[in-house]
Amino acid sequence: MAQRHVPYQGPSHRPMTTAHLAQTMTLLEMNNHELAEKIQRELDKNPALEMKEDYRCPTCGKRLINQVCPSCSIPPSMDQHSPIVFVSTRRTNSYSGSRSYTDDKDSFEDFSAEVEDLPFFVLNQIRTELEPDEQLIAASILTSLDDYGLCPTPSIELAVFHHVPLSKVEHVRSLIQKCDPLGVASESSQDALIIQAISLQERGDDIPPHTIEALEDGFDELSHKNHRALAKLIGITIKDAKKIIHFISENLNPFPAHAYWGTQWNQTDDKPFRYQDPDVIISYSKRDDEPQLMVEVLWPIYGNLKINPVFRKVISASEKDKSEKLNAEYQKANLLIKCLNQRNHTLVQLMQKLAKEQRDFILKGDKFMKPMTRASIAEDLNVHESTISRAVSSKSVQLPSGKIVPISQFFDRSLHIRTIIKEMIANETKPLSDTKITKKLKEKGFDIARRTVAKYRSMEAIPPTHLRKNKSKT
DNA sequence: CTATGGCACGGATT
DNA sequence: AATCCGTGCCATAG
Repeated sequence: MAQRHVPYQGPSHRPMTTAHLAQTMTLLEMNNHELAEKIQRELDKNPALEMKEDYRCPTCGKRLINQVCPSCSIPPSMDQHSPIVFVSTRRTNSYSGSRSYTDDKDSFEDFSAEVEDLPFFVLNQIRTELEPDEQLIAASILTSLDDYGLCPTPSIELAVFHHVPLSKVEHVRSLIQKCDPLGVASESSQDALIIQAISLQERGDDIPPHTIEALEDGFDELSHKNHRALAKLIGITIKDAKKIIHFISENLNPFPAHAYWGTQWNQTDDKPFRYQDPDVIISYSKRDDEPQLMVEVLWPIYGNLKINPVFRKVISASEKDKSEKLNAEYQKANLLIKCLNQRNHTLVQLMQKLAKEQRDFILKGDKFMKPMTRASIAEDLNVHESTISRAVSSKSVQLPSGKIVPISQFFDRSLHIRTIIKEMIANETKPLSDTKITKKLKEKGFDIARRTVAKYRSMEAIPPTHLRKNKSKT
C-alpha cells in the first residue's frame, strides 16, 4: 500500500466536484437510520430516482447470493486475520420511514422510558436473526419477563400458546439468553447462571473447574452455600467448592435484569437507555479452529437505488425549458447514487481495517483492545482524518457477542487499562489503594498517574478503597 | 498522615 | 477551532 504522509485531497486526485465531496461528507456522517430517512425523502421528491426491490449488490449491481455480493466482499485470503467485509442487505428494523421518529418522537420516548426498556433492548439485538414467526415468540417471551429478567413460563406453555413445536420455542429462548444481560429470559435463576458460566468459559475466562456441574446438579447446596454438601456431591475438595461459590457470587448474576446492560450508551449521558440499530454487524464462522470474522456493512434500505430508466427518454422528449429542470434532477439523482457508493466504499475500507487490527478485541473482549487513533487509520487508508471521523461518528456496530457498541469505542484509549484495573480489583484479596494499583500497573508496563487510576475507577463505578470489602480468598 | 475527589491546565485528538 | 483526556495541585475526609 502506497503511503502518503501528507494527506491530500483534491480534484486532480479523484475527479470529484465540490458538490460530490460535500454530499459524500454529509452522507458519511449519517448512520443507517438517518440515511434511510434521507433516501426516502429524496425518493419522494426526485422522480429520477427509483428504488428497485430486488436483491442486488448496492455497490456493483450483481445479484446477491445469500444476501452477500460475490464480488464486492473482500475475498478471504490465506491470512486468517483478514476479515471478510461486505455490504449486506440484511434487514434491520429501522427501515426508510416505516418507523418515523419525527412524527411520534415524544410518544415513542415516553413509551420506552416508562415501560421497562429491557425487552426492547434484548429484542432489538436479535431481531435480525429471527424469522417473522420466531419474532413473535421472542416478543411474547420478552414481554412476560419478570422484574428479575427471568421468564418463568415454561417453554411448553409458550409452545402450546403459539401452536409451534417446543423445539422452536427453545431455540428462540436460547438465542435470547445469549443476549446482553446474559441469561435473560431464562426459566429460572439456575438456568441463567448456567448460561452465564458457559459463556464466560467460551469467552476464555478462567472459571473454576466443575462450576457448571455444580450449578446443574448442586444448585440447592450452592444457594445455601453449603460447601461440604456440594463438595461431596460433585466429588471435589471443600476448598474447590468454596472457590466455586465465591466465583459465582462475584461474577455471575442470578437476576439478569439487575446486571448492567447497555452500559456503553448509558455512561455518557444520563438519559435512559435508547436502543439504536447497528450500522455494521460483525460475526464469525469457525473455519478450522480459527474463527473467520465476517463484517457486514448494512445497507439502509431494502432495495437498490437506481436512475429511473424512462426518465432519460422523458428528458430528451420534452421541451427545452422543461428538460433543463429535469436534467438537474437527473444529475442530482446520479450524484446521490455515486455518493452512496462512495460512502459504502469508505465504510467497508474502514471496517476492514478495524476488524483486522482489533480482532482480539472483537473476539475476546475489552481486555484485548488495542489503543488506536483515527488519524493512524486515516493515514493507512490514504484518506483525510476528518473522513474517518465522520465515518465513525454516530454509528454503532454489533459484535459477535450481541453487544451493540458505538464504533468510536474502537478508538477508546483507556478501555484496555480500565478492564485490567477492573480485573485487578476483582481479584484483589485486600482492597488495593489507587497508589498500589498504579504501582502494579507500572510493573506491567502501563505508565499512568495515580490520579488517572482514580478516574478510571470511578468510570467503572468501583467504590474507593475503604468502601470495598475484604474478599476472603480461600 | 494517607487516600480521594474537585478544579483546572496543557497537550493530544478530532 | 473545539473537544477530550491525562495529570498536577490542593482541599477535605477518614
